[in-house]
This record gives sequence, structure tokens and C-alpha cells, in this order.
Amino acid sequence: MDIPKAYEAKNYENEIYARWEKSGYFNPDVLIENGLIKSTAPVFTIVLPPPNVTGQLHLGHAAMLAYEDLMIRYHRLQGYQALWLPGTDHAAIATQTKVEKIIASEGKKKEDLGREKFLEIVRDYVDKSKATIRNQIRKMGSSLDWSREKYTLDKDVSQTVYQVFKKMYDDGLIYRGNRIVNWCPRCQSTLADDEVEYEQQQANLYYIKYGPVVIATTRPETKLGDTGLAFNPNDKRYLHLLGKELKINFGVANIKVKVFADNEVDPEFGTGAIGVTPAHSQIDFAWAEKYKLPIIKVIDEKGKMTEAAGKYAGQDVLVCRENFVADLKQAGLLEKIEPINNNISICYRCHTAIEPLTSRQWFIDVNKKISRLDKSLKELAIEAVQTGLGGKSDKKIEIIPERFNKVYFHWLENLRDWCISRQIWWGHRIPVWYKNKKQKDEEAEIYVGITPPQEAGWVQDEDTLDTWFSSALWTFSTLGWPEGLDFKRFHPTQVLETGYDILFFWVARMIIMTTYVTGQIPFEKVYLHGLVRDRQGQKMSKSLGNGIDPLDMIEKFGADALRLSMIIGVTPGNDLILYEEKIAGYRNFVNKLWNISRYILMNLSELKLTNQYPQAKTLADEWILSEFNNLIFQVTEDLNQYKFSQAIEALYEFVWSKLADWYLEITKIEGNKSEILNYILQKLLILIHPFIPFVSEEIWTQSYNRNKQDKLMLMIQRWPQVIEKKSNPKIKDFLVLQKLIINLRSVKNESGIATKQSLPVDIYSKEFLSLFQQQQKIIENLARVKINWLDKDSMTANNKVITSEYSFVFKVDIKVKDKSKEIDTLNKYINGLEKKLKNKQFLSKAPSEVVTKEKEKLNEAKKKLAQIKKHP
RNA sequence: GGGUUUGUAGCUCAGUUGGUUAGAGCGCCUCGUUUACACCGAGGAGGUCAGAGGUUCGACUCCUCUCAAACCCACCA
Repeated sequence: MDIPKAYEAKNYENEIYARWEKSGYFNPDVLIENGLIKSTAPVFTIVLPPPNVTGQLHLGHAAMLAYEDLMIRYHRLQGYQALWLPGTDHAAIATQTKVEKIIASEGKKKEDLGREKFLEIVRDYVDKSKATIRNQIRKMGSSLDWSREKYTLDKDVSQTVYQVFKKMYDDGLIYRGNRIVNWCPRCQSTLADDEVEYEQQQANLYYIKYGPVVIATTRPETKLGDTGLAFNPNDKRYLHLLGKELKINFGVANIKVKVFADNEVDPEFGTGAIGVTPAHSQIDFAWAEKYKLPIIKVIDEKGKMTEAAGKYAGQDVLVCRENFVADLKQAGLLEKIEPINNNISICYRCHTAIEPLTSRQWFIDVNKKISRLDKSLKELAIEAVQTGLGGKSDKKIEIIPERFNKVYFHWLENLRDWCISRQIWWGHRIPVWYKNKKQKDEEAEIYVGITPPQEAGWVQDEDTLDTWFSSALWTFSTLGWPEGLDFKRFHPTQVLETGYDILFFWVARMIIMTTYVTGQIPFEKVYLHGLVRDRQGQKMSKSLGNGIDPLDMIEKFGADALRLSMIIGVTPGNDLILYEEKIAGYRNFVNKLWNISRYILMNLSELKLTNQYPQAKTLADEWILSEFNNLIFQVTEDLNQYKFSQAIEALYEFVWSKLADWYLEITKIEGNKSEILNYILQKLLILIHPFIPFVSEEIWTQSYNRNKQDKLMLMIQRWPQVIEKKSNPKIKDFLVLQKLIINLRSVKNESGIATKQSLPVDIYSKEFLSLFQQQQKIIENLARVKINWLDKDSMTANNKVITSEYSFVFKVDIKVKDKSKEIDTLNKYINGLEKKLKNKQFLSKAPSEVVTKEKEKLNEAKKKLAQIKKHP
């Protein structure tokens, strides 16, 4: 048989994926059509978190694909209708920015091209990018149903987007308002609150004479737009001013401010008095609503001062700041400047400083009660996780790990209205038309619809929707909501698996929108994975240059090894540290499995698919079958509880430490194991397939599917059943046997005796003599010794004797290392146990089984000690 | 300011509801090519479980505090 010694993943993986894909079996409908599962089989659905169309596959994606494919393949093997639905996201700002950069390198600007021409270029770019990412996803072995692939800008998906917009508008949940928003002057667009990041910065705190008081501010130029003066109600310094309207003279400009007191003012900061600028600060805007202050916008969308800023109109914000401060100084109004550590808000995409300003935008009202439900969006989303919605999807959403519940609730409770309009071109254009007027006109007559109004002359809103608006609909917009058969079959989905970093951006918003639109939860479980970090624990990123390219790793070690490196030792919600040696280590495991099957194939004339439980003929057989049975139980249990790491660790341990290191070695001694090896290999490949699909399928092909028939492929086999629940009492005998062999090897090794030299030993055991005699061949072969059985009388103190915890004794005519250290630790152990057993509290309060156990331990230890002392 | 997580062998991590002399992989040391595998085998060294208290008959495990690291939310006008 010409099976290579080493498994070279890259020689097999592409061909295997092609076979899987060609079979059509990623699509549950095809399995039904072929009679491989019943149409009544339970459903298990995951929608793939759609990667951005801009991107290359990175390790975050790779991890996501590994976990999701694992779940899908497990359920497919369990006989479910397993649907994993692929798709991509148009990623509005990210994509537009990327293409802008590309055309900029050719010296072009999007404004010169015009909207339509620019969008054409973006579409071309997206087409290419999509093809790349699709193939990269395939490289990981992802068993996605490509026939159902979706894209956020697909016609039907877009249709759903517009439909939902209209529904929300009709329900009064979407409104247009002139409110404060986060404005990115570079992107020239609004951002949602959670798209804003913060960065610490050294800034100046300017103390400015402000009529009768002094205020402190880091942004003097905004003071031109002040309409209020605030202090804390307990601050007696300013109480006399409460309710007054003050004229403030800045020398170069005059403003009018209303004085009010609010608990949110910190009297300790600065002078305790604040100039309030409703148009350019989130909290000031809220105060303006509360205390009915006028709103004066002094900074525009380009980051320049407006007409309202008087002589500074048209200046850049920073230029104005400089000029204004100079003017204040001149007028003797600048008291002092203090350095201060300040958090400034920046755009999460381009890190430009955010300019909060008022603007006429579209918002989703998260607090308004939906009349037919008498609940707000916020309440609905909380309910979905807290108690469940009742009705068809009465399950409540379970977040794994659970601790993220708290984070989720906290976020929702503090959620403000969500600004959904973006001033960029790439995305879903807002389905709103204005009659003969420009959208800036507040009084414009509005038409909201899925299609444009019939009459001529209506002008569509220039803006597009926040990319997360369409992503929020993803579980049902991809399944043909509301009438599609797939929607009825596969929604709610079972699991959403994604990174915890988009819990708010995406997961929470899906819950908000889906519960509102469909009355169902979008998914039953949320499995959150962590971030992939480098060896130093740093986040992998392009700018740091510490990123590992998953495609390189696949090329070098194979997709299976990469998958293992991201599953083993990883728990949900926790970050994972990845580096090349780790992946190489798991490549070795894959190779080990390969060689195990190689050995089996070389020794077995024939491999047969069978469900016949094999007959155990020897102690070793009993042991391995019992261990394997436990393994089936363990892996199934762990996977049902989403403990992926524990499941594969159990498999790893079985394959390497039990099957390869012991049982296969014993087959070389006992021979004639085809029935058992056939059984174990067959079922083991099924158990391990969700973790390492490629190598398992390849071994399967060589063992059970040499003609490469679709219907015989591993990916559609049935998950093995646990045969017997009780553990076999004979197993303990095998453990004793192992112990003896390990002890013998240890003696040989430490005495410097060559492994291959067959060492003569005398063995005596009171308890296990017959066991050892029965297993003599195994002992002699595995430990490389020649046994002479002793009876008790022939024991003498003259020979060096080794004891084991199972109270057997063997003596050999060689030097054995000093035992004093072992005696020390044993003595300590015994003392501890004796103390414990003399303790009346322990005897009375501890459960009797524990006490018995401790007594047994003490006896064992004493016996052992006695034997060591007798034969030092 | 509020919150979360983490701290166990040189490194990466397990350790189920408190009941072993605390485990694994990698790395390290010694030996080794025996009918699959050197991407291997055998043996071995290595830990006062961050620290201090407390609860308990008993704590790596539960509670409190301290120290250290990472992250999230709010935000300083």
C-alpha cells in the first residue's frame, strides 16, 4: 500500500472540498432528496456572520469558521437538517473608504465621477473581492450551503430592508429630527454612538471670564454657540444667578445665556460653572431640551465655523480656536490656561476627531411604545433575553458565556435613539422621497415607500442607511421573510456565533429588529468567541505587522491543524493566543492520526463499514472498548454543552495516549484485532470529523470509500451511540498492568540499561500475581524484561526492590536510585492523612465515603512505605 | 467614575457542584531507529495554584481585601 509516511494536507484538502461541494450535501435539501435524512428531521441553522466585502480572510474569520463548521458538521452527523447560510456584507463606510483610496491613487475624487459612476467602480471592486473571500472561506473546510448565499445588497434582501424601514416609519419608530449627532468630518457622515471611540490626549483647559463668572473649557471656539450657563444646585457660589438671562461680552462677540442648575454638573471641575453649547455637545443638547434653550450651530459639517460665529465664519475649528483665544487675551478675558488630560472622541474607522453637531437626520426611536405590543424596542430586546417572547419562539436567548448578559442589559438600558442615516453613497438609499423640495427643508412633504412614488417630480433622499441597519435583519432577510418557505423552516435560527466585539453593533441590533419585525427571536443561542492575539497578547493588526495570515498557515500546516489551534485550550468569551509553533504542534497530531490509520490499513486485509459491536477477547480489548465507549459519551456530552475544547482534548488524549501508545502496541503482541480496530477507526473518524474534517475524510476515503462515492462520504455518516453506560470493572486491572510496565521501564531507564536489552526481573505480587501471569507477554514485550515469578519466601533484603502503589514488588540485580526522597514525601503524606483521620470534626462532619476513601489511602501509603523500607 | 475578565510548571492553558501526593501540550534534560509515525517512542526534572485574611472537618475551587494585567461602558464641560 502506497500511503505516504507524512500527511501533507495541501495535497488533499482542495480535492476533498471539491468533492464535498460537488455532492451538494452542504444543502440539507439534497440530503432529503437522496434519502439520507428525513424531511421531518430536526433543524439546526446558523447564519454566517457576513464578512465585509472589502476584506481578506483573517484569523478572526478563521476562528469563526472553525467553530461554526464544527457545530454544523456535528449536527449533520447527528442527522439534523443542518443549514449554514453564507453571505457577505457591503460594509458601507469601510468599502466606500477603501475605493476612495484606490481612485485617489489614480488622482480621482468621487465627486468628480458623480454618484452613479462611482458606485459602478465600487460594484466592480466588490465583485472581485467577494470572489476572493468566498474561496478563502472554502479553504477552511467550511460546509456552507453555497446555493443559498446572500449579499446585503441583493435585490430581495434590499427589498426587506426597505419594507422594514417603511413598517417602522408607519409605526412611528423611525422619525426625522434635527438632533445632535456624531459627525466625522473626514468621512463626511454621521456615526452611531457605538461607532465612536475615545482616545486620551493632552489638552488645554482655558479659564475664560464669562460675564459675572469664570468658566473653564477645552473648546473655547464653541463658546460662541453657548446659550446656557449651568452649575450644580448645591453650589452656593452661583445660586444668586439662577434663572437669570445673562449677556456675555467676549469683546469680539456677544452671546445670551440662560442660567440653570443641574445635578450632573460637577462642582469640583474647573470653576463649577459651565457654558452650555447645545449644538456641539451631547449632554448640552440634552440640557437644551430639558431647559428649553435655543440651539446655535457654530460649526458646520466641513469642520468650519458658520455664519453664527461672526467674524470667525469660514475658519477651520482649530484656526478659530487660536484666533478667538488671542482675541480673548487681548480683551483681558482669558484668566489662565491649564494643561489637562482629556478624552477626545474619534471615528472608529478613520480615527479622525469627531465633531458633535446638530443635524437633520433619520433616527430610530428606541423608547417609544409600539402600539400593538405596548412595548418599546428596548423593552422587547431585554425581554427576549430575560424571559423570552412567548408564542412561537418561547425560548429565551441564551448568551454563552453567560456573563455577557449583564453587559447586554446594561447597554440596552442606556441606549439612546439610533441615528441611521449616513451621508455616504455606498449602501441602501433611504426609501424616502421629498416633493419638489430639497431634503434639508424641514417642511418638505414626505413619501416613504418600497418603490418610488408614481408621480414625477419627487426627489429621493440623498443619504444611505447605516450598514448595521441591514445587518440587523440578517437572520430573516436571508431566509425570504415573510412568506418564504425557508423562513418558515429555518427561523428562528439555533446559534449565532460571533466575536464579543460586535455584541452591540450587531447581536443586540439583530435582537432589537428581529423581535420587532417578526415577533420571533433571531436565534436561540449566542456563542461569543474572543479575539485572536499574538504571542505577546497583542491584538493582531496590519499596522502592528504582527498578523498571521491564515492562508499561509493552511498552506504550511493544513486547515485541520489551524482549526485545532483555535479550538483547543480556548473557551468562549476569552481571547486566544496564537503562534506558528502551536499550529505546528497540532499538525503533528493530525499526522499521528494519519499514521494510526496507516498502521491499521497496513495490517488489516479488509475494512468494512459495520455497526456490529466487536467482541473483546483479551483484557486489553476490554479496556480499549470501554475507553472508547466513554469517549463517545464524553465527546457527545461536551459538544451538546458547547464545550468544544474539552471534547477535542478527550479525543486527543484517547487517540494519542491510549490508542496509539498502548493499544496499537499491544496489537503487535496479541495480533488478530481486525474486528476491534475496524470498529474503532470507523467510529473514531466520525467523532473527530467536526474538528478536523479534511484528514478524517481522506482517511475515510482510503479505508471505507475507495471508490469515492458521494453517499459513502464521512461527512454524512451517523454519529456513534454509546453502547453501555456502566464502566467495566476489569478496567482497573489494565491500569495496574500499565503501572507495572511504567515502573519497570522507569527502573531500566534510570539505571541506564538500554531499552532493547531484555532485563531479567523477579516479580512478586500478593494481589495481582495471576493478573500479571496472564499478561506476561505484554509485560515482557512492552517493558522489555524477562520475568521470573517469585513467591513471598524467596524475597530477600539483599535485592533491590521497587514497589508500586498497587503493592507489587519486583527485584532486579541493578543499582536503583536513592529512595530517601520518596520516603520523605510518603511520610509527609501519611502524617497528613493520620492527622486528618484523628480529627473528630472530620470524622463526624465529612461524608462517610470520604472518610473510608481517606482510610484506604492511608493503608495503601503505609503498605508502600513498609515495602520501600524493607528493601531500601 | 461604573462594570467584566484574567493571574496555576519557562510558554500556552485544563482543573466539573470544595474531598488526590494539583494535570496536559509545547519547551528542557537523558536514552532510543522495536513490523504506523523522528510531524516518533521511553524515562525524567520543573509549581508555597499572585498576596493576605475569612468561612469550613477540609479551599486551586466559596467570601472579603490587596497587588498586577487586559478589556468594556460612561465621560471631564
